[in-house]
Amino acid sequence: MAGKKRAEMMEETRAKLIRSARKAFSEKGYAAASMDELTAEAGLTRGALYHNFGDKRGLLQAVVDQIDGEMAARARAVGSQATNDWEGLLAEGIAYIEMALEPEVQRIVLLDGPAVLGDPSQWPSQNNCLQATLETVKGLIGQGIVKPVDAEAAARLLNGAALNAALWVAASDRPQEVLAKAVEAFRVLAGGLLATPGR
Amino acid sequence: MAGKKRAEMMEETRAKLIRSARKAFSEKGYAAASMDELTAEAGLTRGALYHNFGDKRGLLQAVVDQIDGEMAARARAVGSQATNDWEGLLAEGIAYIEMALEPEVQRIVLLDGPAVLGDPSQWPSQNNCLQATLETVKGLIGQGIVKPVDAEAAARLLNGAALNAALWVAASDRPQEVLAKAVEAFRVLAGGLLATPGR
DNA sequence: TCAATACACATACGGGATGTATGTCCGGAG
DNA sequence: CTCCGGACATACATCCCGTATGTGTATTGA
Repeated sequence: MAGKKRAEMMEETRAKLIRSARKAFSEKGYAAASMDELTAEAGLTRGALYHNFGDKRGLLQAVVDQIDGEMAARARAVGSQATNDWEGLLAEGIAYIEMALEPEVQRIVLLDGPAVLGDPSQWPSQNNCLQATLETVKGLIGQGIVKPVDAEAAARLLNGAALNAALWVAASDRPQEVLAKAVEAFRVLAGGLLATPGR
Repeated sequence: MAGKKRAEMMEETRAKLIRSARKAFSEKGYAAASMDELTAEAGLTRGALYHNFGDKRGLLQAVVDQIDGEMAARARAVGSQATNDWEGLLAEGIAYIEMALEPEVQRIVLLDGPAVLGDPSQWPSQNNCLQATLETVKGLIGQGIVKPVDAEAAARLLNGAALNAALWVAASDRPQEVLAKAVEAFRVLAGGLLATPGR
């Protein structure tokens, strides 16, 4: 029974560790999360951890990659449902703002991630979120809908604005009201990129 | 000689510790900076540190407050030299981008600060930088130059965009070129706030 | 002037966490 | 059946933070 191949077992171990890590990192923060508790909750020991991920940073990297991938997928899904590409870009940005309200995203990807792993743009995961925005912006510039600015610069500024808005919303007392303000301001600001300001 | 009062001496030790901390934190990062080395370089021991700042976080807080204050002062100075308020706002944003190129600002205020102390908007120092931008935006809205959006939302998005641009520039291989692109994109994006898009 | 007190800082200690070195058990190859 | 490699567990060495305790000096009061 348990007809699992060796590789499958290992993959399962990695998954269990990452799952525990997501929980511990988001609840206690990276620095305060103990590797002993972490692994114990996954039914393992630190041995498995250092064997699979090298060190504590390696584990964080794996966790960040996973969450980052999920975020990008969700953003693309939201953006592709919009009526046109411009609305799609706005929808992506707003989706980021909303995603950043989740403790896992906020604590792990936005706060601890950059502090421990360095600037996100250098991450091996290549910052999927940014990539998604970048593609959209490029398309819009090609269509002449967005002014011919540097696509990467525009994408980064948009993501930065969304990200900061999210932190603001998350820390606020009345997230609903603040979220509305943030989204409205984001639409207005992003409008600066439009070639024909009226719309 | 050494006609220093007790309070003056204490202020001096605080200054020495903060100076060493700025150096250590910016070079090694908050987590990797050892309190023993830190204090030793200042010619003191951890005793002085815990007496003056309570704990390691307290020291970081003091360092962040100091840098934050310097940043705000510089931003205001730059903004006040502009020909009009709108150009002042742009100048402030660009000044932030440039300041974030300095390792001290980047590592301490932008990366470790938020991770250790939490969201900047909750800091006792009240994020002087944001405050400066906020005042400028309010003024511009009052003059009808900027669309009547929520001032705080606009200020936060602008700061976020600038901040992210700075991280991008700092991590790049050719900071000069990238800086130019970032500044250009910032101008375009910020233009979205203008009531009369033509300028 | 002198004694007592308060305070700024130094030193000593305990708890906990990371990373590494070593051990163990199991699956697969020959 | 034997042997070997890999996945994981266990034990250890090291480091560092925070606290408790000690010490010397400056200030206060008589």
